[in-house]
Amino acid sequence: MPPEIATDRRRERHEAKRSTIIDEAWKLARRDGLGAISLRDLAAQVDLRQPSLYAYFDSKLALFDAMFAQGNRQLLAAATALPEREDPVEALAELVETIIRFSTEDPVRYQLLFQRPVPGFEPSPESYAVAVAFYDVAGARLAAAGASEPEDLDLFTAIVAGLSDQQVANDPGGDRWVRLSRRAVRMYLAELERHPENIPSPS
Amino acid sequence: MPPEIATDRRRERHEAKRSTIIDEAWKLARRDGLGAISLRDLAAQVDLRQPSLYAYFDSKLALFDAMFAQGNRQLLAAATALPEREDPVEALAELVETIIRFSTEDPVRYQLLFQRPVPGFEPSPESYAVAVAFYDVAGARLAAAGASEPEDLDLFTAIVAGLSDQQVANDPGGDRWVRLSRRAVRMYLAELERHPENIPSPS
DNA sequence: GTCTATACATCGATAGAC
DNA sequence: GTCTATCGATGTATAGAC
Repeated sequence: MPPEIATDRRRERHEAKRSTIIDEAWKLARRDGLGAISLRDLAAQVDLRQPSLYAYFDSKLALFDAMFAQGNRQLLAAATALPEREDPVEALAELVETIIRFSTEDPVRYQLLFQRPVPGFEPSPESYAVAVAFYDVAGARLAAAGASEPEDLDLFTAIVAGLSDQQVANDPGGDRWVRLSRRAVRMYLAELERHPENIPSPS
Repeated sequence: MPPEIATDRRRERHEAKRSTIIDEAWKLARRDGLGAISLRDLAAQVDLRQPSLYAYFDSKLALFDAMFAQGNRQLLAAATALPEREDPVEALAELVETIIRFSTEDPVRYQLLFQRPVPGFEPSPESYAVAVAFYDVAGARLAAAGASEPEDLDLFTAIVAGLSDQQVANDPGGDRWVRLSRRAVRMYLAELERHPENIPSPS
């Protein structure tokens, strides 16, 4: 048996365990809050002693970074999974609804991705790149709907952030602000039409 | 000297010291973050030993509650200090700008008032009443501008929250989203006009 | 009201044996 | 890779003297 196979198997097991650690960390975060995760509790959940976690993560912040990257990959996946739409308005509305649902279906994940509530945590360049990839996808749909000025984009991000924020903070598990996403998109697009320089010509 | 005067003086000194403790707590929070306030540090800032703080606050959460109430009083004061406006649109735009400026001029205060980042902290009924008083003032200006349906109010709070949130999170100290407040209000009011049931008749 | 002293808990991280 | 043991720090809160 060539040694690299055993090595591969070992690495595979390592990655698998690392993955379950991250999963359990999310569970703890949902139960107690992000800041309340303790490495002792986490180790107990995966049948390890607390110091053994350092075989998988260099520090607690490295664990948060892995969670941050995973969350952003999920968001990117949700955005790229959206069907192509002829109508850019419909496409945009769909995107907004997706983002708000993504935010509300896991408020703790929303917190980690968008509110940076962990003191001292800064995403690594690798993790940040995933977040950037998502913004590219969103930016493309926005541009197709006629938003191109930086101010247009800023206004859009504010609307989406506001809907998500209110939904998560004031009606968790409900849809009080989710229901407003289409109306908000219509409102936004109507505003863009008042600055018509960049409206794409109809196909 | 009647005893009640000495008692009054003592209570006065007590309240004064309590007030400076709260001020120093804000300074620490701005320096290290809300969650990072330690009673040891705080006591040192006001020339006390840590246990002596318990002569002024029953617990750390009681301190946060006092800060929460103070912040809401400031917000209420800022809102009620606004001049009366004939034009409800202008009045609303002014209110929005005030709220966003209030949020951005002290991100930590914004965090405590609107994002509840302190685990276990729930405002006392007294503190919460101050927050409600502010919402009443804001609601009056909103109604004057034609928003009366619950969905109208929800959409408005989302817009204001989004602008504040983005400003605080992505351009602290700047005005990238503050500058959008008038445009956002125009956008919002234009949307209201598409549901014209509740537009107030012009005087 | 303020102090010293301390209880008591929890935390992240490291050392070193196996 | 996992363990035991422990370090060093920090945190809130209380007891009791003055």
